[in-house]
Amino acid sequence: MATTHLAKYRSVILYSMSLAVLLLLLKWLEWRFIIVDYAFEIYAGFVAVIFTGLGVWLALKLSRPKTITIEKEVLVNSNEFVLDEGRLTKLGLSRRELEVLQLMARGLSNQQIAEELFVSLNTIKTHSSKVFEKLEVQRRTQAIEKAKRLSLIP
Amino acid sequence: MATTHLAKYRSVILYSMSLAVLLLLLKWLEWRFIIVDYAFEIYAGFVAVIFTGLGVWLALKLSRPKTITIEKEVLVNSNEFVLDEGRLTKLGLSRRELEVLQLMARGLSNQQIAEELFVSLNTIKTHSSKVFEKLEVQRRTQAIEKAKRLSLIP
DNA sequence: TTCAAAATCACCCTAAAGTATGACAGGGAA
DNA sequence: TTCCCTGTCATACTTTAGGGTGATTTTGAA
Repeated sequence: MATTHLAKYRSVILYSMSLAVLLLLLKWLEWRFIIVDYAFEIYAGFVAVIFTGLGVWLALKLSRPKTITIEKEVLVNSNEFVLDEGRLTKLGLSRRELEVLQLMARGLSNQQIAEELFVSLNTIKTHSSKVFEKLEVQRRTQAIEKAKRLSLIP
Repeated sequence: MATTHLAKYRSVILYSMSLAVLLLLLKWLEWRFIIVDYAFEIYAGFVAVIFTGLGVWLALKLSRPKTITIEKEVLVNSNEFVLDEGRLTKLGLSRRELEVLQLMARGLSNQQIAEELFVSLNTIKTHSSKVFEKLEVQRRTQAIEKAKRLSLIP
């Protein structure tokens, strides 16, 4: 960006100096009464050149920059767990089934889960079977792994 | 962007029409021998206006777009996992046992782990039993949970 | 109120997981 | 060389998990 600016300024300065030299040259020629007949055309040429430059300058100065948005991934440790409710309903997992899944992930056996939830072992078996069906897995370890991947459990 | 272009084109058209009208007007005036004395200045004005426009056009056409980069934060779970080797040796877990633990965490059954590692099912049972001993747990789900907590697996 | 989904429980059976014990080979350190 | 750890495998047994089926009760939405 800085180099670009410098280059632009250099161009402008060179441009101006060239014009100045040309102007002096013309003035000198005018003094010599040589090109008086062409004074009009030369003047017009000057005007053309100068105003072309003015136009360029105006355009560069006033044109709004064309913005390009670049999404840059910034790594952020987002450890806070947020349950993906959308996926939950999409899979058709009920509250109780999710509850069983969570306790599973904490390493509890079916018996322990049953005691934790004050229901029978058979009930937990039913729930876990449904969880496996809905998650399309065969084992509790797979269920845990998939549930973590799907943001159903932390 | 489209509207901007339309607006620009509209401006150009209006500009051109205005110039045309002005030109006709001047021609008419010239015909009337009124403004003959100012023909030079008017011509110069024309040139100035036209070449300003040319300059603007050139600049817009040829200038590279000024880009503005906008960094957008995208939350990424970048919890790059680093194995806690210290804890590993402290627990006395061998390489093979860790390997079995990792495959366990991916939801594989003992049979699948055995096939993955080209050893017998009994060998995996032995390994997993030792893992449970060293992690002081009773079940594989507990082992997975504890190993994750202890940064032994991702 | 009615009805479907959710939740509960039981029984039976198979598969998988886990425990206990013993054995053997290879590699590396004392 | 000896000895211990690791890795391997086997057998036998118990426990837990998982699948299938059927049944009853609760509950929430139409």
